[in-house]
Amino acid sequence: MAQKRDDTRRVTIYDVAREAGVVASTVSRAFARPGRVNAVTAQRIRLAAQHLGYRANPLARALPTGKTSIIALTISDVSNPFFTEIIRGAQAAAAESDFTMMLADGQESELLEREALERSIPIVEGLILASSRMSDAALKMTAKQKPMVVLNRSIPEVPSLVTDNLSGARQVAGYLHRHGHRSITYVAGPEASWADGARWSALRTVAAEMHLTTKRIGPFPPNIKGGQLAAEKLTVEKHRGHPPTAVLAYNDQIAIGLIRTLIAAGLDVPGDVSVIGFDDIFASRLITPALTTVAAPLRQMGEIAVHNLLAVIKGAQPKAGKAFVVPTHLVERESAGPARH
Amino acid sequence: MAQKRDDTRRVTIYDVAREAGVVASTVSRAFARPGRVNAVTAQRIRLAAQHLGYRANPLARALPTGKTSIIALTISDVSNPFFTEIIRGAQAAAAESDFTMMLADGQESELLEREALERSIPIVEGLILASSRMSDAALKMTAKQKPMVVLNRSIPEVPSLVTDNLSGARQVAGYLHRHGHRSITYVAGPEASWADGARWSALRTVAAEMHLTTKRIGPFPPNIKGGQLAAEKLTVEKHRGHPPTAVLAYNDQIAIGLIRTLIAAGLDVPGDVSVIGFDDIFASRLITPALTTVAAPLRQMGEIAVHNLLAVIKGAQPKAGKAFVVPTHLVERESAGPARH
DNA sequence: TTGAAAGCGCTAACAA
DNA sequence: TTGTTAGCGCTTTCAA
Repeated sequence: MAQKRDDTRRVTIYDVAREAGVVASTVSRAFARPGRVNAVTAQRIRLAAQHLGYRANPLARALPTGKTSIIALTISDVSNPFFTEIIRGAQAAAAESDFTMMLADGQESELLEREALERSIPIVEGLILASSRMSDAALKMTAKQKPMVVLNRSIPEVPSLVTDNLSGARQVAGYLHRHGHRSITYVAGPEASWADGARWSALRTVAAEMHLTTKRIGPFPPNIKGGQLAAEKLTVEKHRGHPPTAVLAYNDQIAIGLIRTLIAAGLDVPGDVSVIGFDDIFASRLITPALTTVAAPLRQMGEIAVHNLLAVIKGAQPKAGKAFVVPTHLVERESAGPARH
Repeated sequence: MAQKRDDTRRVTIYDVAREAGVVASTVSRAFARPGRVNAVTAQRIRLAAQHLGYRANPLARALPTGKTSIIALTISDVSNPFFTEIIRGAQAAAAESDFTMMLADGQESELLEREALERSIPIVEGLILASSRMSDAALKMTAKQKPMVVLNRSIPEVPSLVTDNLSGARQVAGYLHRHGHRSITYVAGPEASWADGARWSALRTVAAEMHLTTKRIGPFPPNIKGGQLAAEKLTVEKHRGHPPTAVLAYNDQIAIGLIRTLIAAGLDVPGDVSVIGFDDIFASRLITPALTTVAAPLRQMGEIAVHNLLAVIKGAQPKAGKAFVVPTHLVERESAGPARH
């Protein structure tokens, strides 16, 4: 038999029923389907509940129905500021619909991400995976278990939300082209990142349109350290006679690490090399020179993801097929400018 | 009656029981108390479970026992990098004990924090509140509902974990004193922050010992913007003839905002004013001049918090009384130096 | 509109 | 060591 609950026993539906002079199922009904119970009885029940301080036990409710009112948001790395606005948007949207959001951190590891996911799957009603490091196949599998939407990833079979990398790249290339650059070096992020592939191929596409040449180095970890590594690689290449005049980094963190290391090595940014990032994280404004970068409405992405997810949880047909794309725009600050000649 | 589960019905304990030729309770026992079941039966059950792909339903388990294997970590602001290492330490420690961690963000709002808390309380076995903005009274109340430990806060009735602000302040004051400063201005953080009070009073205590004078301005929001505001206030004060030569900020974010604004206003850091922060967030290394700051083993704090919490969940007597204090040390970088005269 | 009753999947007394 | 049984708190069909 069940062991006793802690000191202060919870007040149950039965207590309310007794107090209101009805039977338990009526109380349940009064909350779930207010229309199907006499108005005055309903009122009596509500009063009794309030009087006793009744709070439904979500666990007990979840057992027969499967409805836990919890969704999970998995991100690839809590320390990446890229996610903070997404988290907030998602949390706000979830709370608005009386859903609790569990946040799980994958720490840039596919294994950890998968483990965190496994642990949360049985208790959530739906999943949002932001910048997942898992494979498409794995993602498709888990999408079969629970309603799910992915962010920064496009998978035909599951509702996807991505930023407009193509437009972002076009703006970058356009800007650089106008400023006299004729070649752009892309500093790649993690191979497991869908966005990395998307950004690189977007850059190549638009560069071709504008008759710019491209180069790619990487992959590098998507953090300051990665930028540092990239800068070292770049300075070596430079000595071999291939100094890039413009680089586009996978994300702002890499761009920041890059800039700092380049400057420490005696180069001028943007004088010697223009550096542009992706994401517009807060720190972009902080470094010197301030970072020119491609921004997206992250908070909204979080909100939209939750709205879409809740819709399918509530029975809507998941909108698979093409990903929903949110617009991007280039924030021009100081780290990019005219090409040296 | 319960409605049908999704397409693929879960495999239950009953399926395993049938397959293994035993009764359900035996299966349950085989997992919960392996010692209390015949070795070969246990083996047979394990095989059957594996064969059928049985996974216990945590919700169902939780209903009779109250054991959800979930703990909650509430932080005052996801965007504050101060928490990232705490989060990781906590998550790692939780996963190690097969617990899932729910992260809830309070967004620097007592209301939001409390709401997030309310939502998670019924489904978790324990709570960790990091830098809570709630009142001591409210905290004591919720501590009665579930096992709980607080971080960056000291409450006699609940297990508390704090950094050694006194030692940190002493190192700061000592450093500044050695470099010829005779007065320190403290730039305060949020009033709801316990650490703010602790840091300010620590500073006053040690300053008195060393015959330094102190001033305090604030409160300011604990972010870059707050630092900017503080700098504006400071520059005004300066014109009134009270230019501080040394300031200690509530946290690194304020310190960073401060430095940037001071420099933008034409002052030299540390030439005109030395600035020191608290926490040693990652960005401290990024700005110019690199920030001198008081560091603490944050990741460990997260781990210790979880260990302590799990201990009391498992029945240990909560160690109330004095807070457990983790050591701090001053990381000397470039933002502080000799006093101007 | 309400009540009776069965059941969600699991646990834990109690007997055997 | 194993089986029997009741029950965690809620939902939902079925009757009344």
